[in-house]
Amino acid sequence: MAQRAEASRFSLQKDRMLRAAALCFNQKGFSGTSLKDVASHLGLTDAALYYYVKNKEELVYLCYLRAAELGREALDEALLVQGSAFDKVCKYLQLHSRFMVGPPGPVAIMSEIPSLKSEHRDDILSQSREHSARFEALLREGIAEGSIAPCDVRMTGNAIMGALNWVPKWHHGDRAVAKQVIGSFPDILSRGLKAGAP
Amino acid sequence: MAQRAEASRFSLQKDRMLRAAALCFNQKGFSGTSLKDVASHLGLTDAALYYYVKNKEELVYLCYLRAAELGREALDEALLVQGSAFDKVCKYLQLHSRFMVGPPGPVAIMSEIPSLKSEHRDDILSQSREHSARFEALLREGIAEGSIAPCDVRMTGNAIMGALNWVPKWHHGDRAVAKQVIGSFPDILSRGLKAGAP
DNA sequence: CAATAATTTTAATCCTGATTAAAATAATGC
DNA sequence: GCATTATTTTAATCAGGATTAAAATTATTG
Repeated sequence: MAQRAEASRFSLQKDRMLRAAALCFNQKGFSGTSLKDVASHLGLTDAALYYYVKNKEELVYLCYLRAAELGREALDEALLVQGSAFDKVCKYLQLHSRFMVGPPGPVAIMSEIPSLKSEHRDDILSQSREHSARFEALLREGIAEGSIAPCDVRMTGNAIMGALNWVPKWHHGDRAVAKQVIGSFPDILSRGLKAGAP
Repeated sequence: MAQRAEASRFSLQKDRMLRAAALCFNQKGFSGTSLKDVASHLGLTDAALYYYVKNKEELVYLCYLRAAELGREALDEALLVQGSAFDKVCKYLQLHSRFMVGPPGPVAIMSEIPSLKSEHRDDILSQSREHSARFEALLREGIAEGSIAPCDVRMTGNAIMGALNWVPKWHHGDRAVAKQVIGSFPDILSRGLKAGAP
């Protein structure tokens, strides 16, 4: 809670390592990627990674921290938008989908929670819940002010997060597709929230 | 291609096994779940599973076949709905979200593609593409007839599939939540497609 | 019940991959 | 260039987990 938002303060090599790790984890999952996989992306030996990280689990954990940080920043920035809650949601969707498609793809694995050891899992889950809560609050605000159609905010949040988190499963770095995502997702996901005619 | 839609013709035990496997795979991923994990759900030894299946990979493959089958059936049934393409999409969303939340949760893992061996992967990807194509065609039809707002059908399909496929990541069997999902997802996801005011 | 088929277990084997310690190499400050 | 620190590699250990073959158990059938 104290030194949050500093997950990105790493050496260049460590940064590259986290990116490589995130890439692998996205593709093959936690257990599915070996340290050798990650290392080969960097032209290193698997053992070399232990210079930067205590063990494999810490690697995912750091990826998660980064992902959480990015999500937070996106929401922070979106909340600064002048306009309705609906407009803010749109901005958030735009920012979020942007960093889900990289490149250079930052961190986006959001499906390896069970791989974290309980301490780290609790941390990540708590950050995740906090983020969801903030997003849901924004939705509620929009509903109250009439810019967003009434809905189950919890489910809506889950649906939207799901669509976004799923992106790395099918997007594999193609620039053109990345543009499509950024261009379409905000519309697709938000249009469903907009009260009244488009 | 020939004996499709028969993936569900299995012995009771084999059926239970596939369900248990799907459950585990959803929670821990392919590499993350050991055959012992799956077996213990059935009160069996890991080695016993080899009576039903050639190897671990075949286990995921069968899960995928089942998932593909269910998706196909949902779309088939949705297409029978009398009404606009929009109405059909709604029906599909309802059916799809219903089987994503079980119980007894059938098969829903859609994130272990890389674990399949190339032959099986090609098969599943081809079925998946075929399914997407059918869904996108439905969207196009709706756009043409005016019941669905113009959009990038490919991206829209991906977004919707993502939201649905992500469900098992956060839904862990709670009945009440399952109802919420079924009650909300169709609305959330389709409202974004509906042309004109709600 | 006897015989055969179906199902499951025991007891190896074998390999992959995480992790560690010690040694080697590169980089940097002086 | 020398000493120290940073980085990476080699080589070894070690456990978990997939897979297999043979044996044991259970069910079915005539």
